[in-house]
Amino acid sequence: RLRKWQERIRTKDAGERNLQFALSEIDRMASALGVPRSVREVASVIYRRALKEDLIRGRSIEGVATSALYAACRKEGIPRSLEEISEVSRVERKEIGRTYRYISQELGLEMRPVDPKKYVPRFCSELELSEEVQTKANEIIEKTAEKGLLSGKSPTGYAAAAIYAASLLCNEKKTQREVADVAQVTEVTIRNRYQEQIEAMGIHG
Amino acid sequence: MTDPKDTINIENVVASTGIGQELDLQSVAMDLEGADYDPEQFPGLVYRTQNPKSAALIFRSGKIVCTGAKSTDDVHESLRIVFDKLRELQIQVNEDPEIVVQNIVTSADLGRNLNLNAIAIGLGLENIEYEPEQFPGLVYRLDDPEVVALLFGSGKLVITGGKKPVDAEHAVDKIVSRLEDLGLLE
DNA sequence: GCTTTAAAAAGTAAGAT
DNA sequence: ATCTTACTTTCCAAAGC
Repeated sequence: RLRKWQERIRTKDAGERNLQFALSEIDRMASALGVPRSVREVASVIYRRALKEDLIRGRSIEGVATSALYAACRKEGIPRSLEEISEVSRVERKEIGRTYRYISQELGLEMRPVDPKKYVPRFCSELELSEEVQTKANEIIEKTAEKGLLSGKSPTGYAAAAIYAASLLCNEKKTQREVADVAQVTEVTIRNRYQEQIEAMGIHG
Repeated sequence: MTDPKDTINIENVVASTGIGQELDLQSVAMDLEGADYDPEQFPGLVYRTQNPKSAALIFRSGKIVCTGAKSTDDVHESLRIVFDKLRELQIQVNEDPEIVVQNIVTSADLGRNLNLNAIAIGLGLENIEYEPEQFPGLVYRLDDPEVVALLFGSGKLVITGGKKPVDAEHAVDKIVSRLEDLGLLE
């Protein structure tokens, strides 16, 4: 009886330590990403819910913590790509994506697809592009998405192409390489999305 | 307007069966030309048929999995070839072992581009999985025929998980009517 | 959970030319 | 810049770790 009691305390302590570890990891990654405190709070809530629903069984604490943070960024409207998230996590991109889809489904997070426009301010700021370019890029995304061009396309590549096109239109040209680097997509992807977008916008080639 | 059902094409059929006899895969691997057997990597021996094209996974227990066939008839034909090959090696094979189709993968075309964002909302975010950063297709699980459909922006789709060819037809009908009800087709 | 097999869809990526 | 190859997702059975 005494042994059982000690065991309970031991597992409770272990669980407590695991939770502390997960929360400190979320904090560490959130700091590295430079996201606001609200995102960390949402991520902790998601992690605690996953813990309560016993979704961590068979998965790493680090993987669930990273996925919770990825989901929280999206929920708060300041998404980070899986590529960006994986750079501050020790879990590989593929695993983060899988775990995210699992907890998202199980917790019924009902996540909406990422709007490429959400990436525009941050990417443009890193590229030191003006407000005018941002507005133009948003306009391109808005109009081409309405025509159905967004279906199945990666939000980062889509935003990158629109920013590249907008930088040309506003005479603040950035090279495909520069835009590709901040968005972490290839130049080929920017080229492909760019061609479709300017065609749909009826702009010159 | 072509009926999307007429665009259905079976791309792959997976079936399982058994010869009712234990096998020494090491010796089968030696005698069967073209057999790939690496027990360290996978417990099954891989044997490929050419006409019809398929890959058979043969296990020590005598159970066999056949995959890659383009029709249920092809699965039977492929396995008939496998059975005969084993008989040539003096291995006893039951008269005509029961062949169970486990999965059928089908492709189809709705003939119209799809707005996956709108479909994700329309079908209900809780019922679908759409993560274009990870994969371009929208994943839609159906209850009625118990299958999984992958919908693409082009209007093409993949239906998998079905056990009978008609499952895909029913799935396409359901998807078409759901999208029509939502006003997301045409 | 993983390992292997096959197949389609479309997007993205890497390496070679 | 374009081509080829390859990887992402869905499904399923098999035996064993």
